[in-house]
Amino acid sequence: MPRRIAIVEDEIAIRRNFEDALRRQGYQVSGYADRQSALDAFSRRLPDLVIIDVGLGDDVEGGFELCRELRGMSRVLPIMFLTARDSDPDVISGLRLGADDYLTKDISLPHLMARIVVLFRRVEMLSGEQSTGAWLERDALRLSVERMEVTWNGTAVPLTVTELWIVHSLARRPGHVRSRQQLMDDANILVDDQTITSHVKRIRRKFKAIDKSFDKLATVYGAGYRWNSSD
Amino acid sequence: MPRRIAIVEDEIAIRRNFEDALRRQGYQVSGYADRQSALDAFSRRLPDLVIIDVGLGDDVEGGFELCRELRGMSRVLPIMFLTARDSDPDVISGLRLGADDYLTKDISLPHLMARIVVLFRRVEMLSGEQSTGAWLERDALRLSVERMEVTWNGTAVPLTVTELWIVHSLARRPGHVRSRQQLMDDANILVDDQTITSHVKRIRRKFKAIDKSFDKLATVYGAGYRWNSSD
DNA sequence: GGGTATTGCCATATTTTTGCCTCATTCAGG
DNA sequence: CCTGAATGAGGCAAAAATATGGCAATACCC
Repeated sequence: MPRRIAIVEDEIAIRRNFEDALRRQGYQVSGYADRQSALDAFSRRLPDLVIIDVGLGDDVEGGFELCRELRGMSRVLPIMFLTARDSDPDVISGLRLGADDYLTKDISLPHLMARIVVLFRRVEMLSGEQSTGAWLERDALRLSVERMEVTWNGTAVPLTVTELWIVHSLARRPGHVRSRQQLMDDANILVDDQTITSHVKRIRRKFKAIDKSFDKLATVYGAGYRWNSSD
Repeated sequence: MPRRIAIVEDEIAIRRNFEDALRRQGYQVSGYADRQSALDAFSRRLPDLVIIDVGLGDDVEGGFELCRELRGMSRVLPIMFLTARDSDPDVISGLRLGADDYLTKDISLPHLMARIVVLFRRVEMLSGEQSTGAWLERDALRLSVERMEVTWNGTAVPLTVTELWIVHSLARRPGHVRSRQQLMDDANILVDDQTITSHVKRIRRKFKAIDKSFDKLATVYGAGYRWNSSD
């Protein structure tokens, strides 16, 4: 899913400028001209990053106020400030208030991108929200790579790492056939085709030990394996 | 425990300048004049933040090389670059390489402090230690990083710093598997995988000395360790 | 400076997992 | 319904990962 960036800036020219630049980089951008409309939008769903003009609205410190409010909504939401000059003394107050970085309005696109990438990178790494973080659920199957845990109808299936990757590879694409080669790639191993057959054998045995009638992991003669799923 | 900051800069005047400034702010600072001595020092224990001069040594890009090496050691270690001018085009390459921020050599102390505080704040927040002062409670475990105290069913467990960080890293995310590498990052050490195994061994021994049936710290074969918790 | 605690890692024992061999079955197509 | 190819079952030894006991090197503390 693309990262969603919100920019709150009342000078329409500048805002458009940033919006366009960021969109061209593949981000999903939404702009707001004032504090209130931004808050309204955020109350429903927070973006992944907010860029705020310090001197928002009439108030010289309108941006700070918004920053404070956003910090109240989320302590981890990345916030960047936009200031006229780098040396702006407000910058420090902004950072202390909870912002993560500040940009000057004339920042070059490469610089802007670099800073955004850095911020996202850190958020990702530290929050550990790898793409594998969520639970994969199919029928009675529930699988989490992060927790290295698989359950069938609620009872745990004691799969090994390799087995888990194979199940994951199959179950994430219900109905699609995965060749033995593809399964090797997903499990990050390089072995004989026959070995994959062995792994599947063990996987089935483990599932059947729990559910005698387990039949989700189907063989597609001459092609590979497939996860049969109704949902 | 005070944050430990390392600064790698060959111009002694500038280095002293930063060292003094940071020390006055209560940080534990250590300076290095060249890449090698910094690496030697870091090989055992990583600081909490590294500030690197881009133009380190004769090589114009000496700092980048060091950054790359450090990133290899730890993917989360905060790194800041020091450049002559803000507009330095190298800045971007630096950020892409894994740095988190860059400073100009003539940065004012308040600005410097603000940036450092911001970086530390984010690391702290995202790494979940809402405030290391808080007590982490899971099952019969009660742990405080700040107070360096751990109890199991009320009786104190005499863990060492490293051991405590490992337990903290695991217990914070019950059910989630942490790889040995991740544990190293959390404990801020750079060692052999085997050494993590050793630490776990000692941790278990200490817990079992108190509770013969202790089994919360489970090993996940091929993946790492996990804190099994009911709550 | 001497004693103690901590830490990293080695060698060795254990435990788990994995790869693949053999033989029985099944399958697609004549 | 026969046949070569593909797949399943059982089994096993090799490989990989982990547990343990030790020990030397540091770091730490009076």
